[in-house]
Amino acid sequence: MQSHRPSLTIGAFARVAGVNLETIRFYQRKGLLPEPQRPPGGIRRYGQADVARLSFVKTAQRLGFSLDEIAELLRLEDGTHCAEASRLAERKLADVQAKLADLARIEAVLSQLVCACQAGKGKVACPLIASLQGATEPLPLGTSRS
Amino acid sequence: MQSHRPSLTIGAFARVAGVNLETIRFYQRKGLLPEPQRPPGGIRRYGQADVARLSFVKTAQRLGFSLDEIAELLRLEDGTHCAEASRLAERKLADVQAKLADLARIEAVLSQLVCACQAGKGKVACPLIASLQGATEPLPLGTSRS
DNA sequence: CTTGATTCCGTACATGACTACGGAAGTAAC
DNA sequence: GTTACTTCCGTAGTCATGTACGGAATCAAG
Ligand SMILES: [Zn+2]
Ligand SMILES: [Zn+2]
Ligand SMILES: [Zn+2]
Ligand SMILES: [Zn+2]
Repeated sequence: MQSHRPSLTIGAFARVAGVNLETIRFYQRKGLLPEPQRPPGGIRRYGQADVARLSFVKTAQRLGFSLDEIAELLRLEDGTHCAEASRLAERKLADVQAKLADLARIEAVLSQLVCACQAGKGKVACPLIASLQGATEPLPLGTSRS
Repeated sequence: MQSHRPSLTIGAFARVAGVNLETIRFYQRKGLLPEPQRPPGGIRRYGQADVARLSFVKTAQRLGFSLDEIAELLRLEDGTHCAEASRLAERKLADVQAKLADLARIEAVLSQLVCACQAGKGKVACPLIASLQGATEPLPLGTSRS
């Protein structure tokens, strides 16, 4: 199933994945990436699975998950706790949906601001700034911490 | 125009604005809030304008602007740099839209996983886990850097 | 082999956004 | 005017997320 067995050094791994080498070691310490066994006195090798896992981490991170949350997601991988895995995934799904809603609202506000700003070419003041200023109880955004 | 002139102590200001008192002093150091003059040997007072400005900061922050970017926005406050303000907001809007797209895709993936997990009650392995594990090029997400 | 790049490992530094601490001095209640 | 709460001010600590550094060990070329 695995197209090629572990063959990358840590440096090559980092280049392939497009991250700093130290980031990989940092993620290993955090438990986000496994430290492959090394032939005693030798050098560790990384493979396709590691690249995929790191890519998952970076993807989830861009979506606003913290490293701790990503670790939690990755702990589903042990496969022995279907019920727990399901609960976790459902919770994450709810998170994601909340974030989606927040972002949608933010998007609406921002694009409105951009429009107002561009529309107001002749006016004295910038409507974008004005909108942000006039907002005392301003933007009906959710409370989810990203 | 100002309903009440500077009358809040820094503590009251913090309570009214719903932030930690130290946050106000921190923002003052960062130049996000002005330090009002104080009657020599006396105590500074804050008013409606300060509350509004702080609310601007917090609002912009929730829209995804960094404190430095917010400082930049505040520097455009004179309203004579509409184009620059617009550029900033447009960049944020693009960020947000990229995140939205990514989140929508991960939402699909996650809910699919939850479904598979719940459907597979009788099976040996958890399909949710299997999906995560089998994902070599797992989630076709964008490349937006937040 | 010698040379030069990599890896390994631990520790230290960096950044963004706060938050807390300590001690002097102002203010308010009694 | 004593007591208790704030303010003021500087400095320092926290947390998340990395990055960098220094020195030993290992690997790959010539
Ligand atoms: Zn369990
Ligand atoms: Zn404008
Ligand atoms: Zn300008
Ligand atoms: Zn399952």
